[in-house]
Amino acid sequence: MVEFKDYLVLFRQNGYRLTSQRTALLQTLTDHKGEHLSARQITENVRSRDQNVDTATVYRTLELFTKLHIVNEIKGATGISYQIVPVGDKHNHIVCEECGTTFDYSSQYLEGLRTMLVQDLRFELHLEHSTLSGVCEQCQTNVSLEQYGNQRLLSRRTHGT
Amino acid sequence: MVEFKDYLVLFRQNGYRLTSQRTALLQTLTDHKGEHLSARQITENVRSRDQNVDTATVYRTLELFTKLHIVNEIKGATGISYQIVPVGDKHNHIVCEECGTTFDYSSQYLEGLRTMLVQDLRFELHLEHSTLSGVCEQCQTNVSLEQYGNQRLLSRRTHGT
DNA sequence: ACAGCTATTGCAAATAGTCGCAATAACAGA
DNA sequence: TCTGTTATTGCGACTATTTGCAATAGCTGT
Repeated sequence: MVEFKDYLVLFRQNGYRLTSQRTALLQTLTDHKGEHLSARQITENVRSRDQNVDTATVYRTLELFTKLHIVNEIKGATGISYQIVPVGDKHNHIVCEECGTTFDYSSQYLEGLRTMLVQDLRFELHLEHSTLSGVCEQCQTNVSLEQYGNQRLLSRRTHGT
Repeated sequence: MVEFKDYLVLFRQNGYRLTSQRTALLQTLTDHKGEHLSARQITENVRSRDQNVDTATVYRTLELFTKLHIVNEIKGATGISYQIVPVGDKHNHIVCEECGTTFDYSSQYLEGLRTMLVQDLRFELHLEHSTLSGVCEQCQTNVSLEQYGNQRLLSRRTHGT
């Protein structure tokens, strides 16, 4: 279990300061562990704890937390969302281009890719912080019929099948 | 070599129309093959061909092209940029979290991951359209000294080493 | 506990990106 | 070529995100 104390240490080590705003944000994120929160939702929740926290602060803090790998920035069909990096069992996100659903998968799938990139390109992958995309099983059937398209554009494609 | 004719066919097949705006955008993108253009740069360039093209149209078109896999949306340190999908030798992007430099690597590195995801999760990966992130060789040395940080935050970390 | 240094914040203004809708213009069919 | 259908556009308004800067407040050292 990660404690706030741990974050304090993490911040201090790097010359960052633990402010009330950052604490409120950390609190909000841990309270919604596993959920995907939008910047707006986060702002609202943070404000319920600490009145006038500015949106600029929220964005800047979210950016910092992302850099420090405290949160994951997830790009789904509804836009960008955030969630606190889960401790223990690591999982990654993959979003379906068709239906927009976000799926999780175990980090172990990435070991091979990670190893190759380090060996050949000396590039240290941080894939847990990227959201991959593709087409889920459910949608593959539709795609084979329709070839292209997605939720939003679907309604415009009234002919062509 | 991909011709505009090919795009015309692609559009028609799916009920989309080839408008002058889309043509201008396609032209802009092909003229800057291999480069990473921001939405602003694209808008400016498109306008030099076709006067008042609205930003909304540019964004909508870019979104459509991304869905159709005509362009790649690349998330780098400077923000989101676009480039036309290269024909032939496929390559993917990986951006260094530290220095923001974008690197290319061959698609063949992804075959393993792709195969596993299809087998186990029935998920069809479209990794060419995602930008991965990590730390490049150059920056790994610095990171080992500094632990965390990036370009933008660097200046603020005056002590703590 | 106090003082100094400077990271961080809030504010205000700027920029970026999105959305609804009426007008326009591709395209298919006659 | 002309006509009808409807995908697409531009516009205006709106929401989201970013940025510069002066004021504030953590943290370190005394």
